[in-house]
Amino acid sequence: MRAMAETMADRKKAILRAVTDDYISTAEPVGSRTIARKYGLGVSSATIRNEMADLEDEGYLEQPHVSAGRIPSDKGYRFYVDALMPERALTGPEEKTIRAECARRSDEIQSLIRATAKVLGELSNCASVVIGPGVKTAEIRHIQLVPLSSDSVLVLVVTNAGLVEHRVLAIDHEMDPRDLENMSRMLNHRLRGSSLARMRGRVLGEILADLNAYASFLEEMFDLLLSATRSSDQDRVYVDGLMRLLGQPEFNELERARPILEFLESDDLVLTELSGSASRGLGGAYVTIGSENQRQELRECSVVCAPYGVGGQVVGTIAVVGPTRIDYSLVTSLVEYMAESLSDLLARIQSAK
Amino acid sequence: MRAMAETMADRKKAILRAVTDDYISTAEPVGSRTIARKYGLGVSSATIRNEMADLEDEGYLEQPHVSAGRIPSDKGYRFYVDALMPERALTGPEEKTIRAECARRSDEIQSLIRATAKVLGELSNCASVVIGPGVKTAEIRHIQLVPLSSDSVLVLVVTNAGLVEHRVLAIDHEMDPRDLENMSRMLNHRLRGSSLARMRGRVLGEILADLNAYASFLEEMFDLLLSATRSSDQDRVYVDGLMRLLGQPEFNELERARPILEFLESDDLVLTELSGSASRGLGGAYVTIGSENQRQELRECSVVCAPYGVGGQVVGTIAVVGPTRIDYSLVTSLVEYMAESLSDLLARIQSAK
DNA sequence: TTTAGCACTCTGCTGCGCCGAGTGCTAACG
DNA sequence: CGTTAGCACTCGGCGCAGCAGAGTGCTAAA
Repeated sequence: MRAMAETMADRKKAILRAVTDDYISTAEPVGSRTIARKYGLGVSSATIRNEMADLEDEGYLEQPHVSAGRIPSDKGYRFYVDALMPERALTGPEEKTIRAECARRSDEIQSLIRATAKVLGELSNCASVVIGPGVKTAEIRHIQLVPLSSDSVLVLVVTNAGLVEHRVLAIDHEMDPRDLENMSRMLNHRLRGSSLARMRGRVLGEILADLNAYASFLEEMFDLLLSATRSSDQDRVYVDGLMRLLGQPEFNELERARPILEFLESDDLVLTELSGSASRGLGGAYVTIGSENQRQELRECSVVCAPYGVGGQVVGTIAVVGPTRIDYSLVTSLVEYMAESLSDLLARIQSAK
Repeated sequence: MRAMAETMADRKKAILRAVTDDYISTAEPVGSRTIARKYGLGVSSATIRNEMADLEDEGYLEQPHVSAGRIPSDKGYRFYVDALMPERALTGPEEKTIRAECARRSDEIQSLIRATAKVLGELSNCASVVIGPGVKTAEIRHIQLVPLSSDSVLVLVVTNAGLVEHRVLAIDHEMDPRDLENMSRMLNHRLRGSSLARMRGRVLGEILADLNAYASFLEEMFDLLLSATRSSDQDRVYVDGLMRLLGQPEFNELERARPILEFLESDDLVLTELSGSASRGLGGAYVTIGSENQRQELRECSVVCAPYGVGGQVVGTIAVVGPTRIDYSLVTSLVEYMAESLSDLLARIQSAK
């Protein structure tokens, strides 16, 4: 791909860039005359026609039908993203919107995530997805048992991403608050820096040995925590701006948009699809174009996603989903900026603890 | 309206019922011949034509155009709902789905709410909305301060609806865990049974007097709690099945569906619109038909909603939004049943504490 | 009061022809 | 040899006419 960036003639690149830019902003197939008129390349439309025919042969452009202009193919977009796309800095108002909206809500992580999804959707004019931090694999910063009443105890887990998870545990017989306090201290000592997922096994055995007076209570507690975290995974998904997709011309025919929207509405599918991106590491956005997507439903979409995290560790992902004609330049900057900003906010939340 | 139920001739009622039933299930304007054939009223289509003309004069039916069949007007639906609609018990599979899905998730209230919205949407084949319990006006069952680290304290509020709200409060100088324990006890004593909304004023003054060594800390804590609850209000809204609306024939033209979907996607609007229904008290569903809706966006929709709660107190609302052609009989039962079931689950959660 | 019959109306569909946009090809030009 | 002008060709979108079907309202008879 990169090699081609070197080998393709400059004029061809310019034409491919012009076609892509124009199509991104107008959603209309673009003809040779338009290119010659709007983008001063100093050559006539006939020349451009020839080049466009070449570009089509090479698979960068395609024609919806013979007497229409050209539109970029997935391969064309890929080349555009890798080699042609202009660097786009966010404008003042955009940055301001992000800052304002996120700062206002940063007191509580759920609100922050929700606000992030909303702002991202608004600014990109597409659907947005945010995967919030999970509790399963996150590093435990604090774990505590709080006596609620004579027959229930609140189990509290605070992770390094600032996520506070709680579960209420019914108990048979009243427990001394001091015992709970002791257990909390012990649990903290053993589990801080570890994760719930890694907890089973060695650590669990040690804890039970230390606190074997309360073994059955603890067993129950861990089961509750683990089962709860399993089921609450889809609660990590926040989707916003679905309707904006319907505003895009390519989705005017409902039947084209339907499968995509249904996919995005199903939290668990979205979660599994996007959680793969976590492995790619922090910093930078990843673009997946049309047919590059694994899932059938997304074959007519592009996805721009970026993981965010704390302490160099990925805890979640944000993403924008739009037609392949999406404004890659803008959306990439946007997603990168917001992932960074989210990481920053989490770091600040974390350091406050 | 009720009076009319008495005065309308039985045959006319039967015809109105037939037209409405048929239109609800087919979404096609229904003609006199159809009625005569499918619903054995023992009269010819001509007779039915006459009656239908009358019903149209009286405003219960309308004609999309002269050579089409009739469809119920909003007034017609209203009469149907008030006087004609068949009682519909939920089928075994339906009840089973509800139970299974809700029970599986009832360990944590957020999950429960989300699952409720999902199931409600699926079974009604419409969009569903669930307003979760809020923390502002709810009765406080437990309030506690948990020391997290040397410079932060976790404030925990458990309401009578089983909702657990938490906020992390940054502090200037370390506080003795025993002091926090004392404060927790005092706060519990003063606030249990009250609500955050009513907290300002008298109670607050007393507390500050009692604990005036920590006045500034407490002030800050209350501010945080109140501001947080204000901003987290829209986090109470769960919407599901938006896409199902697009499956309804009346919303095939995107432009008709758009404003509705956009309205439903905006959590705060939905919240204010539905929270009014809370005042109508527990038990039973409320139907709002087409033009009866205050909001312009919902003028082509019907909304079936029911509040749920604990201890006789309303804490939230569930609702189904669909075209005016919605299956009132099914949806009403569904909404009533689920509101009840939600109330039961909350009561169980509560009693466990 | 009900029914049969009939003329009438209106929508949705289909087929036709036209327009315009854009191409590919060819031939000429520098 | 690359570039350009000219031209024939293709094809989708649009408007229009005509047809079929569904359903009504009206009238007259039972």
